[in-house]
Amino acid sequence: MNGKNPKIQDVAAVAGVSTATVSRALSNPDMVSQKTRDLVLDAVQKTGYRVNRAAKSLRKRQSDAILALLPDLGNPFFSQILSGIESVFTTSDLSLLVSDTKGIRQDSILDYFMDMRADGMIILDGAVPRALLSQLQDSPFGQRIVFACEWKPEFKFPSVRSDNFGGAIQAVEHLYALGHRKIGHISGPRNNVLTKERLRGVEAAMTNLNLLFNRDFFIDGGAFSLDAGAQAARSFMEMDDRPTAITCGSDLIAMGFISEITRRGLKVPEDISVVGFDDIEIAGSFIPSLTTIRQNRTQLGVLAASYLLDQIAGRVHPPAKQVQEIDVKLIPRQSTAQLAHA
Amino acid sequence: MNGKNPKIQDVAAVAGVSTATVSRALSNPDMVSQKTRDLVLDAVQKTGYRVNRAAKSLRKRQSDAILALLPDLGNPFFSQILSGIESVFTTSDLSLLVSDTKGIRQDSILDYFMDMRADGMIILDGAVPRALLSQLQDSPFGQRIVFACEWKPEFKFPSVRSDNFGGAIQAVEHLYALGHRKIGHISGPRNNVLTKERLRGVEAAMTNLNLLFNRDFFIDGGAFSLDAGAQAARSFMEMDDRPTAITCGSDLIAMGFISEITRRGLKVPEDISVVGFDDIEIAGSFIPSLTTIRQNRTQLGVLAASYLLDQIAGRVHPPAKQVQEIDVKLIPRQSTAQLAHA
DNA sequence: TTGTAAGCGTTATCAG
DNA sequence: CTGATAACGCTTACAA
Repeated sequence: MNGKNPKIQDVAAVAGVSTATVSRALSNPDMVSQKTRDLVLDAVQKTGYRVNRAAKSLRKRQSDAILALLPDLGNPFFSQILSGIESVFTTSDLSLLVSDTKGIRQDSILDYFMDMRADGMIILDGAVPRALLSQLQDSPFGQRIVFACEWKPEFKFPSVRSDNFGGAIQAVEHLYALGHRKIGHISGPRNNVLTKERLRGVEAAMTNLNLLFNRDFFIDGGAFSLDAGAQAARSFMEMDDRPTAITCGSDLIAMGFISEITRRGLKVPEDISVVGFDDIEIAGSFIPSLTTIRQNRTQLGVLAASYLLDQIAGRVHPPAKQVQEIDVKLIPRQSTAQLAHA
Repeated sequence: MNGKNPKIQDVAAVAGVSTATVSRALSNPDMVSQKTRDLVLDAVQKTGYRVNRAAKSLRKRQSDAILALLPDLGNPFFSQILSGIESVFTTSDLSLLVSDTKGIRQDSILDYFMDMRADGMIILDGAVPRALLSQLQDSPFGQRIVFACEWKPEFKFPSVRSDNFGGAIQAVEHLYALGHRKIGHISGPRNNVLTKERLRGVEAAMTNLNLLFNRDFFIDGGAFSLDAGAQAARSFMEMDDRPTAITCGSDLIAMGFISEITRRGLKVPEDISVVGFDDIEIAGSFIPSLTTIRQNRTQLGVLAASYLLDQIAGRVHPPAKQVQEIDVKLIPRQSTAQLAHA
């Protein structure tokens, strides 16, 4: 406590053992005798010693830090995933670094590995450029990457994701059960895997149920945002023939949509039933409360983090488990209702 | 590219200079001649060299990483603040570590400094225990901490915050201008500085406007959450004499409140006007859209990060600037309306 | 089970 | 302006 941080030498001196022994007592307790261990732990207590991470990293050639790479840190959707990730890392004494792909030079992502800042990476952005991913995949760091939430079909990185396809099917079947036959969809960002999977699910369900397919009922939202929903609402209002129910690529789309058509005089669910996707926190308190597909985002984070830890530790998963899909479930609320017989 | 990361030695060899010169060329370009600099940069390019952060940290005794300490990573409220913080650090080549005070052992916060993981800290949690803060304040790391959003009145750490007091005043004055005289408030977590400041603002405004003070109109929400708002709504419904307008400690409280009273048959703003606080993204799309006090959360993050960087670099701010208060502004929307003359 | 000593890849000091 | 060299604080062969 004399101004400078105590180092391992100080502990060794106090305990009356060598620095090697202190190191062992702390990292591999069962390599030293009970007596020595107590001696060292006591000295650590007395001196207030903490292992210097930089020195440890340099020597062990590992940083004990993981990077979570988001498309946009400002997007609240990811906070619960991050929370899940962090809960795992904290218990493993790993630090969590975060960055987003906005603002960052794309090629600097590889630097996190090159300069030893991170031992691994959880990528939550499906829009990372192919070139960079090829580079990563071919590098020695290829085994230290896990995708979460989104993923890249053309690469073989392991990934943890929700059952987007199944969720979309549940949404359509729910509407079908309520008597709806004219069902539409507002999709998210173009070229986004989630958008594609959810769209595919909607189409599969409709085909299965022998519903007729009206291309006009499929609106390209272009994003997962409130604005996208509001924009879609405007297109919707101009349709001559409208669907009686609509599934959305996200809760934000659904809310933006409901908000805008309500402003224009339609009522949900009386005039149209709406299903969201995600079950963000506000969904249950929205007016009307939003029927939606719940994805367990915390679990998503937890699984991704655990998976990455396994990869790094060399505990390889069988190829069959390279893709982990988390079940989703429909939460029925007020935004969907039995189709009124006209 | 032969499997191992190139080190400074390799660059030196290629450039035909000493490692010291390479180091200088990269960190202090003007300490070397133009010619040498080009030589080195070229060699860096050729080898794909990146400075090893662990080695650099060990030698320089600084980590080039900052910790953002949140009360709860899963709370979407903080995502924009984080985004603001990150934007600053990225341009300064600093890494952003995140952690929350849930899950983490409180005393392990100091460890981030002790073990050289972080050079500084932005604390977004006003509930960090006094004991730990005293310890931090008295340590050599006391100058490397900035509070953002929340703060600790009894400590002298610099802080960046919204004008919570002023925001509450604006809310009350807005309602007053609409003709409301019976105004209530639903407060956030007990003992929270934001709760206190906002409450203080409401009271100050009401005093100023000579409004009568009905203690029953002040509901203790106990949290900033949707649930708190819903709970408050239940108390509200049981009042004999009700306020005609209510200000809330947060948007979530407001939405939870509106959602619940709507479910019970009241209408907003016809039966009661409601003002939120924060202007979270959904506020404008809520039904009714929420009149609220907008705080610029991105700016909050940016200022806090910049301030911390100044502190660390030894660019001390005058005491007068130890507390930076960011202006907030009322965004009028549909949840407030002219008081109907009964 | 423990100690000795080398080395992880930088930067900073000191000479030249 | 540049080079040689000594740290920075830890882990891990290798020896004992």
